Amino acid sequence: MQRTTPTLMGEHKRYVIVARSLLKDIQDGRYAVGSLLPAEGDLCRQYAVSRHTIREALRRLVEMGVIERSQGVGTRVVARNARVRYVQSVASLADLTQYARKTRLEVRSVRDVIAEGELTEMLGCKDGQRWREVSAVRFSGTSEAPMAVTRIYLPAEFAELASQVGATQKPIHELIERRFGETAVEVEQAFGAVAIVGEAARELMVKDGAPGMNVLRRYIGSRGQILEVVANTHPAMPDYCYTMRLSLNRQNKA
Amino acid sequence: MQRTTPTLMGEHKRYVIVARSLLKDIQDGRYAVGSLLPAEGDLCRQYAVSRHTIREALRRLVEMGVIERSQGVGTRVVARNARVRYVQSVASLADLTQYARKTRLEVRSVRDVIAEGELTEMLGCKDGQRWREVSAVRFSGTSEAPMAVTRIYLPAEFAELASQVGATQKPIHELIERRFGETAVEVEQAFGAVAIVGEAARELMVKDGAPGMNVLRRYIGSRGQILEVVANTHPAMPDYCYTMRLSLNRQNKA
DNA sequence: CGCTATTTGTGCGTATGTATC
DNA sequence: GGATACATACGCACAAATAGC
Repeated sequence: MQRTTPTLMGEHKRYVIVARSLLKDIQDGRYAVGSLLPAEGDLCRQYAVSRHTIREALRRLVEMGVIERSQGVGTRVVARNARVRYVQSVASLADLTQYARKTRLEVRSVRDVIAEGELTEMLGCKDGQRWREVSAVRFSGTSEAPMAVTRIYLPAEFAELASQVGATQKPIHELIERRFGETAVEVEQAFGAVAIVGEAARELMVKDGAPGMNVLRRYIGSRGQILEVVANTHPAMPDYCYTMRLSLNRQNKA
Repeated sequence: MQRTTPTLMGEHKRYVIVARSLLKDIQDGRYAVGSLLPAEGDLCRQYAVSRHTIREALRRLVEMGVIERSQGVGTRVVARNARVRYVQSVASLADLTQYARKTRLEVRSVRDVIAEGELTEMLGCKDGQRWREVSAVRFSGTSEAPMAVTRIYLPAEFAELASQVGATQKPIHELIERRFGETAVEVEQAFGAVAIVGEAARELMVKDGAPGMNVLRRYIGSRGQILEVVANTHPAMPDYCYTMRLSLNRQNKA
């Protein structure tokens, strides 16, 4: 292709033209989701550009989540449109808890339990599985006011870590990663309202039946196994409020 | 090639070696945050590789959020560590509400209010600002049980949309986008426990003072202005439970 | 203001490595 | 083994943005 018309070509970058064209073809269904795009070499001839330019265009589409590429196979269409527009990000799992660094955890009891019924459902495991349950209360460092009652469930193979709870500021899943090399690749969080009753009400210094918020977190390992489950109960707003921010992900323009 | 061991040992790719080396230099402070990295040409000589290889390495670091590059200027260090490892994604803002398609909203009252005191704080605006407040109850389509009481706050310039609430299945922020061209680029969500009292308790058919969960959502436009604020109050679990999933963002290994 | 030097961005050609079928 | 496809890597040239004189 002639490269002697800089003023004309300066308007549009070639890889952008190619990317736009391919994206349009995908959106219009000329390349079906699940099918393979032509090989790089074919696209070079088709658009009369170098392989480098084709690869730059395809790279854009990969970043948009429209295609996936694998060596020895080809370029597969995986979506008609650019993916996810809104994302929430946290730099580390510790941010999930949103606790200031200066909080302390006082352990109340440690015991072994066998999952059944409601507990099975909460932990998301099978009936009969063994867990070590640590009950604790979290205090704000600055005041004596308790901010949450906590129950931590560890599967039997990590049970020994229960003794570390409260002894270190580090979250348990970090200990699991360090000690057993299992990293949480996914975390499920659930929020819901509950009445605070019994022991929990005494610990949180609220009257029996006062409104509270439950935050349940399941840490899931690379093979889908549950590494840890934490259940927190917090007293009513404005004492405790969990906030998150979602941002528009502008990744644009193909 | 033997596949018995994961490809951990080799990693002879040159751009990976360069990326790792540069990242280490950044983390060790040899390249300070805010400073410029050597130009591509210098790095070529330094590592005795082609410019292509250097650019591939730098591309990795850009994706990790460690450096930023600009034409005519250079490559600037912007962080010592890779950014965000865990992300939650939602495909559209409608997913936030997690309501099944088959719910309906019954409007109870519409009135204009002037923000002051507690309301100012909740809306995140200045005292004296005018809002239109729509009070409503959301019902599950399948049963007659109410699932939440809702208050929607619209700034004065969008007030006319209040009449659309309940008349359409579309979320209000979509109407704002269509009608006024203002897109929500950010959403803040806050969760907290409250006692359900008075009118809300009657509507939700729970007894006065029963535990509930408040979900407050602020939709924020491109110029930072608030487009809409929605406050939902839900009865206790398991009737309502807000769940989210965070996934590990595997993109490093530099 | 224009000019120049510098730096990254775009684009082409070619060759070889490596995963998959 | 062979064919095919993407991945890595070298080289070169020119465009576009920026900063400083």
